[in-house]
Formats: sequence, C-alpha cells, structure tokens
Amino acid sequence: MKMSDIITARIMQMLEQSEYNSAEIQRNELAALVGCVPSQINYVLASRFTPEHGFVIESRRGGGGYIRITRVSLDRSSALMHIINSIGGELDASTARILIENSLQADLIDGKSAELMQAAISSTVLREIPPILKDRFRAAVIKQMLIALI
Amino acid sequence: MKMSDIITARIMQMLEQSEYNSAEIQRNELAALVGCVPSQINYVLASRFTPEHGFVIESRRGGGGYIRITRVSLDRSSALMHIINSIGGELDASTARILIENSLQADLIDGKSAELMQAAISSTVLREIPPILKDRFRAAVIKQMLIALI
DNA sequence: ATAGATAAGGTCAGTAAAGGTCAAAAAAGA
DNA sequence: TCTTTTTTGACCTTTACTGACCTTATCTAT
Repeated sequence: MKMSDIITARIMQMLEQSEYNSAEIQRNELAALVGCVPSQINYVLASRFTPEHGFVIESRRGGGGYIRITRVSLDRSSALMHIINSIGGELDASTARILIENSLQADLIDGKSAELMQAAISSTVLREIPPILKDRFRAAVIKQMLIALI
Repeated sequence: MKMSDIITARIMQMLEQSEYNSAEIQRNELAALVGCVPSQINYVLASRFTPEHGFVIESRRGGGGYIRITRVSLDRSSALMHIINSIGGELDASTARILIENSLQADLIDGKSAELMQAAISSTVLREIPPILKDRFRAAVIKQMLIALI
C-alpha cells in the first residue's frame, strides 16, 4: 500500500472518530508515525483533501503548531443550481468538458453521470447537427441534464 | 503460443481466482513476468478486454499505479449491445421514450441514467434543433449514452 | 522588553515510479 | 500477395516521494 494512501486512511479514520468532522494533526508527529518525510503530509493534503473534495485545511506554525482538517458538507443542489444558471445560451466544447470535470471533482455529480453527459455531447453526436448550432445545443443538453440531477 | 494469448490466459486466471471478478495487475511486473514490453499489456487489454467483451478497465498512473480489470455481467452488457445495435439512424420521440422505459424495467440501466437520457432528448433541448434532424439526433444521443454505460 | 534559540509548519524543485500513446516493423492469415 | 494482428520501442503524462531551505510562533535568559 502506498504511503499516501496510508496517510489518507489515517486522517480519514481520525475524521470518522471525531464528533465534528474535524481532525487535528501534528505534521511531524504523523510523519514520524507512518514513516515518511513531513512534506509528504502536505502533498497528501494538497492532493486529496482539497476544497474540491470537500475539505478545509487550517494550520498554524511555530511552537504548538497544528494542522486541522475539516470536512465541510457542501450543499449539492444549490451548487448545481449555481452552475446551471452560469450556463448561458451557448457552450463551447472545451468549456463544457471542463464544466463536467469540475462538477465531478466537486462531487456534485457522480462518475457515471459525468460519462453520460460527455457521451451526450460527444463528437459522434455533434456530427448530426449543423455546426452553427453546436454551442446552443451543448448548452441546452448540459443544462437539462443538470436539472434532471437536482 | 502467442505472447498475447499468454497474457490473456494469465489475466483470465487471475479473474477466475478472484472473488469479485476483478483482477489488479502492475503493468511492468506482468510484462517482466511473461517477458514482453509493457505496452503489449495495453495492446492485449485494448484488443481482448474491451467493454464489448464484457470487461471494464480502470487504471492509475504514478508511483504505486495499477490496472484493474473487472468482468461485468455479460447479460447486461450484451443486452445493451443488442439494444444499441437495434437503433438505426433515426429514432422518434415515442420510440425513444419506450426504449428508455424498457431498459429501465429490464434493469439494464438505473433510474438516474434513465432520467439523464430523457433530459438529453427532452423537448427543451430539441427546440434547438431543426425539425428534420430531430430523429437522427435522438438516435445518436441515445446510442452514445448507452455505449457509455457498457 | 528583547534577542536568540527552539519548535512548529510551508514551499518548491527535482527525482523516481508508475501507466499511456502511437507509429513502425514483424508475423500470421486469407 | 494483401490484409489483419501482433510485437516493439521511443516518447509522454500523471502521481508519488524527498530534501533543502523558508516562514512563523513560542519560549527563555538577560
């Protein structure tokens, strides 16, 4: 098992056990415990406990310093609403792809839904409609599909 | 015996032995074991462990990366295949609706996927498309979305 | 007070360890 | 022979890990 996974598991475990979805660690202590360099703790936090993943990190340096990881429950449907409203009448291919990817990362939609969206606006499908209409089409499809997920 | 067959046999064997119809390999390790270049593993996976053959591949790069091969129940994916092939170049609104409904009843797709499909070909979306193209559009969208679910 | 000393955590660039892609060459089949 | 499948290798992208050096906070002796 990878070191990063071990660290992740340990933090998750602390979060489970905590009352308030919040865990406080000492960077050096945890690093020594699992046997890695301190900076790897930062790597794990940066790659797996991001706001996109629904976590907030606070920390303090100096004597008695700490790192606090808090799991925040983001309001799914209002976040989705926000995205839907941000889509205008047109949506180009790369913006669409990024939008779907971000929604997935933010855990607003699941992997299968993301794939279905990509499929619905895939080039294979787009081939069926006149080029001038593609952007309008993408916007309409993505919007309707997101609405279906609320 | 061909190298590709050896690799295939080895993966199959792992799948047999696994509890969950799923095997996890290290690409480089397996390549070294059977004596081929790593990229041939990709070739075998691409040519013999496709969704059409009833397999799903997931992988991760980077240190400690892996490739996971999962066998999916053939009935489901082959039934889906059958449906996909039965869709011609055009699909009218009511046939589409019935097709989605039937797939749901037959448990080939889940409720959420069904709703996403309905949304993707909803009248709101279709409004963006020239009437003569609507049937072609429906066929393309539904086909791609079903393929994404295999 | 305040200057060091000490005790945290932060950053970043570099290296290593995977897997992915693609096109060309070779082999096998038809 | 002609076409399809297999094999190979050069090059790419992503993820993980490490260590040197930096910043901030606290403590302690003057």
